[in-house]
Amino acid sequence: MKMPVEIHTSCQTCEARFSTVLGKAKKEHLDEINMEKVCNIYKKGQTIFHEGSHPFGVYCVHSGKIKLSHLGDDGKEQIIRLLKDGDITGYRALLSGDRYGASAIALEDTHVCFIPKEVFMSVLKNDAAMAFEMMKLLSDELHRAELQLTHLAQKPVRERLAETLLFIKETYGFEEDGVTLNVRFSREEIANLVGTATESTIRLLSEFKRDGIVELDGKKIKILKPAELLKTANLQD
Amino acid sequence: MKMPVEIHTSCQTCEARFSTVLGKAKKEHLDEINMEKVCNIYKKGQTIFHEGSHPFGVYCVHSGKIKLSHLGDDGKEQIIRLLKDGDITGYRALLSGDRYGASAIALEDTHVCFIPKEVFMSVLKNDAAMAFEMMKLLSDELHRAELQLTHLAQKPVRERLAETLLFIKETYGFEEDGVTLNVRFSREEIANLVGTATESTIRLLSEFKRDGIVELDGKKIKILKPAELLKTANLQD
DNA sequence: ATGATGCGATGATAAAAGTCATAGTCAGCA
DNA sequence: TGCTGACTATGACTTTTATCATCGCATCAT
Repeated sequence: MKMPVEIHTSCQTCEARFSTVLGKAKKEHLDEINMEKVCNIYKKGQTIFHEGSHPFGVYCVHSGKIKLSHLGDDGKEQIIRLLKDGDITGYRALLSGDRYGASAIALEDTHVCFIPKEVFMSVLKNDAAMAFEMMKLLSDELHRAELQLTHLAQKPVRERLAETLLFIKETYGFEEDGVTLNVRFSREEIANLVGTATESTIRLLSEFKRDGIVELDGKKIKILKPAELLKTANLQD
Repeated sequence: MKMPVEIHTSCQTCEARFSTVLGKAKKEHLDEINMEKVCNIYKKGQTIFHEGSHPFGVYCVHSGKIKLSHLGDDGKEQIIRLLKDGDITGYRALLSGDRYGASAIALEDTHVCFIPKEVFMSVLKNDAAMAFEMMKLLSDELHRAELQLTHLAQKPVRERLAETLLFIKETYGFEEDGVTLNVRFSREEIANLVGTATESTIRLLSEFKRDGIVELDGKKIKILKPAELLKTANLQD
């Protein structure tokens, strides 16, 4: 098994992009975290943590992209969250006192800092502002999940795919050209984000391409008509 | 518009069944909550709070049953949570600083205590144990939502209906006879819990009945073969 | 009683989505 | 150079699920 590369850059420069949660911590607590954390670089495709294993801390993304995915009962991947610079992950299982409910896998070479459980919990205990920020994060995630749940139950695949493309755009943004999604997903991964079969995703993407809404170039996806996509997604909220 | 009935029973007797979250509060904080809360009885069908409105506090269920439901973009109800004695609700929007993402509607005559925002937030701020319990609750809910999301994306309606029946059983339990679900849902509500069309739910329930798994008597549902139901739900986790 | 009304049930049909099979494309590599 | 394997694409077909229409059966207010 390939191991991540441990690196020794000082993370002081990281503070500028600290996650909302850690950003609320008092200076002293932040210093404590800085002292104790361990940073690593994971190559594309490497797993940061595995579904079903026990959490020993939380992970803060310094730079890179990560998918959180959960295996369905029949072994099919469902991607439940996407992480980007400044996001933290692993807190759900930690706070539930649970095992990980999903695996975290690097979508590209990703620099991640590990904060040991004891440090994180003690800071959380002594820093009400940070605790509130943590609750806000959890609440926001819960809200997102419940919205997605409704869409999954009620919307056709076509609308969900459009919504997913917009979601990817919101999360990772565009490249310098202002139209190409700044991430590479396989068609299967997009399908596992939408919650549909790979072939359906391919077919619908072809349709979007035919209608001039997107342009496809291998794994590069250009969004030519965001307004059309938004209309196709048929979102009210 | 019919208003809920305000009642003046002392809620000291309620402490025995206080929610996990409030149960963790220090004695003094609990007293403070007891002082400030306002209790009401909502008749079956009455709305405790409306999706889209602003939260002014949280609600604690003294006794009764509540559904939390969210309207999809095309106006179809999606039931996202079920509440029972001792549960609290309304915290998601409060902690996110959001409007309510769902409406809370009484499934039967329900006794609910309202805790004003300021009281709840101040207790939360000064009571780390309760804050942790709150985070645990949010994390558990998030986990549940993400599991459901995967099932919604990957499992056929038949399995989801079986799972939903088991979920109702877990939540509300049986009547004294040990087989009849202790709640009355319309077929449409079950469908909105499963995330499918009402007719599909009716058809599948008929099949379950034909196979001797359940017995139907109007809105009364008896689960005759829980093991069969579990097998039908095809759950791995 | 009576006629609404809502709900449950069921059949017929249509639409949506999944599955299976196959073929093309491309990058990496011996 | 040509092979290999992974990914994309597409057609044919099946299955699942939704939709539409109808009917029976309670309940309930008048």
